[in-house]
Amino acid sequence: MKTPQALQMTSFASPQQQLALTVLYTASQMLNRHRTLLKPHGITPEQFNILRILRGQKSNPIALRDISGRMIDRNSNTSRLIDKLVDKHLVRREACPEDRRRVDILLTEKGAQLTEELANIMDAEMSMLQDVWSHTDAKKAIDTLDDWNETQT
Amino acid sequence: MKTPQALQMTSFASPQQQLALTVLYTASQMLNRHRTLLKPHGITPEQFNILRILRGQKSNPIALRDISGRMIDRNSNTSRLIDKLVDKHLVRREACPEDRRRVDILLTEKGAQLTEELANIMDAEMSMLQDVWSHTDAKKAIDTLDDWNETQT
DNA sequence: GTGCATTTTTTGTGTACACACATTTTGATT
DNA sequence: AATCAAAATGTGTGTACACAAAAAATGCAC
Repeated sequence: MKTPQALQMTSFASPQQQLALTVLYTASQMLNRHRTLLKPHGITPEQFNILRILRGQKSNPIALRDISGRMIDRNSNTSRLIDKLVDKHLVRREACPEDRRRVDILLTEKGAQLTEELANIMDAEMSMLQDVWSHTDAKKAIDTLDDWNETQT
Repeated sequence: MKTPQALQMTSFASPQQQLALTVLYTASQMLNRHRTLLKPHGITPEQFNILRILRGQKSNPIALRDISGRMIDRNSNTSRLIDKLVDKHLVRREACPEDRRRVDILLTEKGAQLTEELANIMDAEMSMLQDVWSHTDAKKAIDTLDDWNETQT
């Protein structure tokens, strides 16, 4: 079927409204998939999002407030999520030398290792998308969605 | 800026991977917006999703299992969400005459009224999208995303 | 009809996250 | 020095979700 049953009833809506619902639906499906993939490792997508950000830093320290800014869901309670990761010894906090109000967050050795492993799993999953999304279609869809993201604070 | 700060670090990824992250990001922003709009009325997006489905039924009774099937997130705990709505006297349960295992869910008068009001608010919000998403771009983006949704169970 | 598997819904239990408020610590401003 | 602002944390509450199990009703094989 072309349109998931969940969205059938909205066929009378404008394409814009349909797209909005499709985005919500697609993201929900993706998140469920990610949750399932990460679960055996005791990591939630929200937690992995932070690990992924730290991985991008390549062992450069990053302040907690900067992590918040880069998170997919900026309203998340970053401190709490970090707590969870500290409990698992995947990241550690460190006083920031320049501004002692801030706290730098760093991947531990164990954390770096796990993140690498999980990143491979997620990359494999994501690369599957190349079979269903063409290069140019993906780019166009990104542009479309970003146009709206720009209008948001 | 063209790309949100949250996704900056992923510029080395394939367009497909970028799109996946963009979808997750966009959906998160949308959901936050919806949550803010609905909050003054004491309704969560998850609860409104159910109200919206019931509204589409136009006072025809619908079984709980059918609601589950149409929800954006099918894994939701529908019974408990219904509980919340019953507590607020927005919906009521009714025994299904044909199959006494089933429970029909119906909007109350109060529920129908509130749903109409909320639907107007959400429609107004959604119609804003026409200013940023063109008709044809929206359609194309839907097709792209649906291509992947089809591959999911 | 009786027994048994299946469907549908509800409930118990535990986990994770969002949100709001207050508080602490440090830095900046005057 | 005093005050104000910023960053992070503590604490509590509400919500959503997963998993398991129970209860009730149905349908089917025999």
